[in-house]
Amino acid sequence: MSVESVLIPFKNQQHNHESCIKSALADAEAACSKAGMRLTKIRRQVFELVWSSHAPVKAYDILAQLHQENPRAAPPTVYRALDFLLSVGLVHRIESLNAYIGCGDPSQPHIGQFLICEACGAVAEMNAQKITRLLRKQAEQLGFKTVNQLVEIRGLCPQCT
Amino acid sequence: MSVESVLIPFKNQQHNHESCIKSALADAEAACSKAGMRLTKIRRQVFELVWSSHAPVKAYDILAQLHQENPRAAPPTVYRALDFLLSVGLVHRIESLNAYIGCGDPSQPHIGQFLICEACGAVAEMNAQKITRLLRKQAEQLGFKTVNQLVEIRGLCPQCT
DNA sequence: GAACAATATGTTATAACATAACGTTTTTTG
DNA sequence: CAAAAAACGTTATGTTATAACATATTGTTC
Ligand SMILES: [Zn+2]
Ligand SMILES: [Zn+2]
Ligand SMILES: [Zn+2]
Ligand SMILES: [Zn+2]
Repeated sequence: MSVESVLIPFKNQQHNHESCIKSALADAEAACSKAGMRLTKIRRQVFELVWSSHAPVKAYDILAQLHQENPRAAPPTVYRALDFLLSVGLVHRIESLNAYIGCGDPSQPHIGQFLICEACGAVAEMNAQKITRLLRKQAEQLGFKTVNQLVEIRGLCPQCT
Repeated sequence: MSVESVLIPFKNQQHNHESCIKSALADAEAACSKAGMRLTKIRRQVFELVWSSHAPVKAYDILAQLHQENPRAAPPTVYRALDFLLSVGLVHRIESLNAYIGCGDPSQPHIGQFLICEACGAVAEMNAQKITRLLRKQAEQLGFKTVNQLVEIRGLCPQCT
């Protein structure tokens, strides 16, 4: 697997996560600006909360955090912001967890393949063309035209093995 | 892809679905008997409702149907039956739809890879070792130990293309 | 900068999906 | 049959997500 296909590797606990967040925010500004979309205060807050760790975050947990700064926030507040971030490709939804995680490379919209640690909750993101192509090819052999793909792999990350 | 890896192909509308159900029921009896588990009346009813088509079925839809024969059914009635059927490997859960579908080959427990038609809702099931192995291998290269895999491919089935 | 349109957010309510907890019935086993 | 285990009934509640409509903010045109 080429290194390019790893969008977010598993990080050690000591890594400087502030710099992850800072870099993600810069990417988000760039992506929104490029798309002519507005990264409003609420959207930015939700984005930062999604990026608060490398584990997926749940909508109602985001809401609880958001309440600290914005007592008027309600479920639609969060879901609208998440829908926006999803549409711009800044976050991904982990279907098997009903949770959301920051995208490792919003510069190129993609679907992503996720490795989910069942012990610590950490998630790594890949975008391996080899997988994408094989899935598409296998589907084709059944006469199926692929629109998009969902790949979520559960197991144990390097730290937890 | 070997034909063996296709557990449920896309069927045409004219196929005899009664025979699908009949065959699935026979498989279910066999699987339960082999596992020393009981396919009770409720479990069988839920199983038949899951098999009512080749599209995934939602828990509360099952509940509504079940009510016709069993007015006392409540959400736990359905979820218990589904949990049982999942544990025995008779049905699969489609995570991206919060819905359930009959397994194409309960004789060998497996996870399955699903092709979901966005037009008609039909689902085909594969169990392609090639995919399973590639995903495992790619994960391994990130130091990740795979426990299980979720693959759901969205697109258009042969009839809807 | 006033008028208007478009976008974003507030607000209330409810829909949709799932489980906890505990009591009763049915089945199995000794 | 008695005891234990499994399945089911029942009530309540937890969790996830959206509908519908009001208000506020931002961008555009004149
Ligand atoms: Zn980090
Ligand atoms: Zn881990
Ligand atoms: Zn059929
Ligand atoms: Zn179709």
